[in-house]
Amino acid sequence: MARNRITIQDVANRANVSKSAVSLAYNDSKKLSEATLQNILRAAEELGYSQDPAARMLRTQRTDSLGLLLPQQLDKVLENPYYTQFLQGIGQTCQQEGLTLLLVPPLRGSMLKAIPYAAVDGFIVSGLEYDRGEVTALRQRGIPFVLVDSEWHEGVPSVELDETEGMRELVDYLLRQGHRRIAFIAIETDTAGGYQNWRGPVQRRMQGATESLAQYGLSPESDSITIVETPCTRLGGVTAFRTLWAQDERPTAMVAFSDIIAFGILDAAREAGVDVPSQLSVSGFDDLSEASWTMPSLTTIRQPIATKGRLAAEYLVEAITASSPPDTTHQQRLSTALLLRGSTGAAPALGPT
Amino acid sequence: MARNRITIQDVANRANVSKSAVSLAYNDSKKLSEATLQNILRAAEELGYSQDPAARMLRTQRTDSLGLLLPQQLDKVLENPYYTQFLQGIGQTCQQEGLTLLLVPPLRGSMLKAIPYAAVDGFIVSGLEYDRGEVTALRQRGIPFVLVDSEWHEGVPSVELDETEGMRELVDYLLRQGHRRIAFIAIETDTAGGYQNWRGPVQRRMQGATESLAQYGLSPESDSITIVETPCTRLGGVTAFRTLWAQDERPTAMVAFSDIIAFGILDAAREAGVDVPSQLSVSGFDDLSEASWTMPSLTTIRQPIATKGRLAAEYLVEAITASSPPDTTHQQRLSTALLLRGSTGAAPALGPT
DNA sequence: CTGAAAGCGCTTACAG
DNA sequence: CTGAAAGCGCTTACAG
Repeated sequence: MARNRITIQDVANRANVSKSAVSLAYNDSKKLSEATLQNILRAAEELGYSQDPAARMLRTQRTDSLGLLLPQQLDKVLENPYYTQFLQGIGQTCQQEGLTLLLVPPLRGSMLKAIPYAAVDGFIVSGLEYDRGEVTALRQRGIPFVLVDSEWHEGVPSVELDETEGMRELVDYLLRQGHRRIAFIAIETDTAGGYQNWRGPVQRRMQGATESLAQYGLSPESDSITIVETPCTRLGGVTAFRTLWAQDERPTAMVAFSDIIAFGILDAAREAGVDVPSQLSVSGFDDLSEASWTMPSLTTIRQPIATKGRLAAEYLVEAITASSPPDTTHQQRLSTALLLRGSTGAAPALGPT
Repeated sequence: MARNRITIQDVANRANVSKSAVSLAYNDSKKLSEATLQNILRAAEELGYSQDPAARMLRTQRTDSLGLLLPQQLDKVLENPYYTQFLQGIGQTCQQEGLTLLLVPPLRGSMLKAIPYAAVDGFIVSGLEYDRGEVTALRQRGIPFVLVDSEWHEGVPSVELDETEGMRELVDYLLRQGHRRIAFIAIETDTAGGYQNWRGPVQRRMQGATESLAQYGLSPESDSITIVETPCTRLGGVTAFRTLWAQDERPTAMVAFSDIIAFGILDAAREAGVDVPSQLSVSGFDDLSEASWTMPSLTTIRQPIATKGRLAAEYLVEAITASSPPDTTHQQRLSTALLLRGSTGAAPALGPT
């Protein structure tokens, strides 16, 4: 298993041709006579020659692979089925274009540090909630990139979601159902200073909620409204439920910013003997497939996860292929849809409206 | 977004130092005086310099990434939650070692073609049921690799599973429960000529079944035993159920070679109004987390999926780091466990034994 | 149809 | 502590 030391030169020598001819045999064999080609291939075979991808990349300035820059460790990220679907979408494009996909988790805890080392033609940046220099580093890297589920940046390509609108619809519905004590369970980011300092998806989701609350004379600051942050995992949902249920004023509705969190809330509610939705309404965000099987099934805001991945990758491919920078920044916006299912209903004290 | 043309030479010029000094600044900054270092970093910053990963790889003969060679398109592969868990396991090791993970699906339909192009330090090869030259190509590539869920090869490192044993236990149990009309629903490979020509995991699983059947004077050739092949998807399970249920002699037990297939069988059985397990026993293989939530919960053979990924990656890292080829071929064998749950029971005609 | 030459951008001994 | 030189292995014009 020792490193292969056979180079194109060795093959050329053995076949009595130039290095160029050997290169042609692999990259543009039509330009060679059949005899020469066979001769070269035989020599390569006998020697056990294999091209060096790094040398090829350096020379061609092409890696034929896309990078997915991730906000967390690989195993953490994959705990959320969200990423499986997202990867599927990216995978469709990669397949079509014959590209490989490099998964790039933070290096020594930092997304920033991972950026210079990845041999890719472009990056899909996922979950960059809060820019700490990553965008600058990406620009400096000099290859195209697309932001997904990230803070919005002027002039930076991205795939966006109509999440504000989706959240507004959901909260509208809950308010109409008589809910006033509402808890928002947001995805934990390491922003300090509470929800006013949020950015990216959580900010936009809270924004929708805020707009909706305002119509009923409420705000995130109101006594009846609670905001908590929790890790984006099932366990995060369990924890959040327990915290909230231990309060004096229990909420009648819990609005989770992610399905996986909502699943955890459902688990913890069942364990605590709390009936959903008669005692507590619970909603999620994403519409993972599991959301329709839970007991009760989960009210949620659907987003086209795989499509998001596919579009991000398609844009990247476009930008990589383009000879010059596109004159117009690509900022796609995808719509969401409110799905009312079994986990939400009228607020306990009021009965159905 | 034009390609970055600033090289280490430009930075060196601007900082009035040699290229070596600039390289040192990034790779071994202790060897530089504080003043020089700052000087270089400032110049790099001003110029917007970014290292070229390909050049670095070529020079160092290191990519710091692992390749996962996949048997199918990325989006197909990720349809099976099996791979999510497997990736998590690999991810743990990558994280620990500061490695990235390159997903390498077949190139133009061929695993073989993808092998020479991936810039990786080693390959984890998944689901190479039937070798068509891949092993030779991998050897030729001159970098370490580990086979997982693949045909066994003399002298080739692999992570194996005690699947024969697991299957034997399962079929024993079914036979004791009075089942005689048993259908085996295998994962489709493109081997011609029926089960005798199978290799790799399906062969080993069928082997266990065969051994067990023999004790009751049965064999895969017996009239009461059916073998079908189906794609390893939920839909594959649905199709298999329908085919089998349309036969004159319906089986009383369906033994799927994968949980995801078993889920499809359960779906189709419910749809057909067939009660599991009173009319039909169904079993899977894998123990995906969903297996304990299905209705009824699924009897299956547990395998340590994430562990398999982690070990494969660990071995690879070892082999990459080792100065010389390991004197002993690494062929790990992991055990399986039969989990009896709600989807299996006594054969209909006989009642409980 | 084939070959000689240049160069992709970096790191690593080596010399000072 | 710093610099000049060599070379990693390939592809791409260019000339013939």
